[in-house]
Amino acid sequence: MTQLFVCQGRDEIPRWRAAFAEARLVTPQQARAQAGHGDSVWVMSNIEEWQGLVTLLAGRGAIVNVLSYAPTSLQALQALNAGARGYAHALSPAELLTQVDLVTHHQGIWVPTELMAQVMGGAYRALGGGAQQQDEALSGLTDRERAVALAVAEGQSNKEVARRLEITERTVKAHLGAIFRKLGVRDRLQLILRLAQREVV
Amino acid sequence: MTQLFVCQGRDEIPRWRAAFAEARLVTPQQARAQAGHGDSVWVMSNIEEWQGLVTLLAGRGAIVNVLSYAPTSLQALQALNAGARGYAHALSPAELLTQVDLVTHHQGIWVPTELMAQVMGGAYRALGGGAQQQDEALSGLTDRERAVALAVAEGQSNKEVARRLEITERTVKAHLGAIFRKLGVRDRLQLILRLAQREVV
DNA sequence: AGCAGTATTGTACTGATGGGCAGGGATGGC
DNA sequence: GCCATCCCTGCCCATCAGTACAATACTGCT
Repeated sequence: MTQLFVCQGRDEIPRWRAAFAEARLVTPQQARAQAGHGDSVWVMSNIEEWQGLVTLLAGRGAIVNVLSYAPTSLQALQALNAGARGYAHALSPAELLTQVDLVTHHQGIWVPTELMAQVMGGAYRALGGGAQQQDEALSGLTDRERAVALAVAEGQSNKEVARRLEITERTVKAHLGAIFRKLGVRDRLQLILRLAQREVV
Repeated sequence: MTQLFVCQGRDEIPRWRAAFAEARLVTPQQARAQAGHGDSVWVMSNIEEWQGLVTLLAGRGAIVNVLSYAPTSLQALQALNAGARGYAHALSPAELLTQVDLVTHHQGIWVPTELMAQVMGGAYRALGGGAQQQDEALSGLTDRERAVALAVAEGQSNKEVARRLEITERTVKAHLGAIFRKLGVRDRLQLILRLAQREVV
């Protein structure tokens, strides 16, 4: 059972070899050429176009796992969506890697337990209660804050929101500050990503 | 390792015993009383309040799998969302059940492969992914511009994108400028909305 | 009357963002 | 060789975004 670790350059991780004695570090190009059906391929998420590589190798029948230095639920979903069967931290101990390998070779999915809730929560809202999701996110806001949040979610600048609501730019910022605090996001980018999972009415 | 099969009345399935010799058929009440940390519990989805039972037992540390006579992606998500680690057809062959047990006892998730695509596809789109629609919007971009666009679409700042691609912030800006011009958007907010398939214009 | 919450606006500051101007290096077609 | 394109980078500047530290006013509730 070949174990291929696909990384960009020199992030050789000793515990990879501790987990799999026969592990080989390869470049994305080498992975494309060598990986085949049944092989275990570990793809670092910091290489370019990793999702395309995952899809290619998974389609070829390889068992693909994605390793990340900064695991997030979104990236976990991107990995699974691309065809990966496992997603873990790049610095996971050797025992964990062998466990991931065992699970994914038996038709299982492996995602860190701390990400599972978010991943499945998002998935559940997508197929089940997607509609009431936006209410959930916006329910804690006042009428005015909600109006600002919706305008910002359409990509409007503070100045444009101010014109639309006929208030000053300073007031828009005040509302936005309250929105960020209540929703626990740090800026309008994150706000948009949060609200982007709902359908605009 | 105790194997408990929670079912309503008399749907005793022979292959359950074929998979686990020490399997015991129990009622929901018995399961509540007996199941503990590390036990494998198989819950039929045709019993009442099965989701509540799954959550209770999972919270207690049991490995809970849900069995259904009519598996659907929505029910799979309900099961996982309730805390189950596996979801399979009630009439699965014995070898499959042992495989599910193996996977779920190693922190893995087990869902039938034919449901995985729907489950993960829905979740991914819900969180702002949408791979193939993105390709359409990104087709006119160069490789480097596409990498920048995707990173920005995840909410990363110029500084973060620069670190990820190992280039300077100025170069990121240069790529972004080209992206904005090609896609006809004015800033990164509009870009995010464009890549999330929203009706921005 | 006093308090809590909301809405509004001001000044001022820091950091992020977008872009103009000006290059250098690599690649590939003609 | 020339030119186009892409990739990378520097300096500089105008603007935007977010926030700290304020103030004023209205509302509902006790």
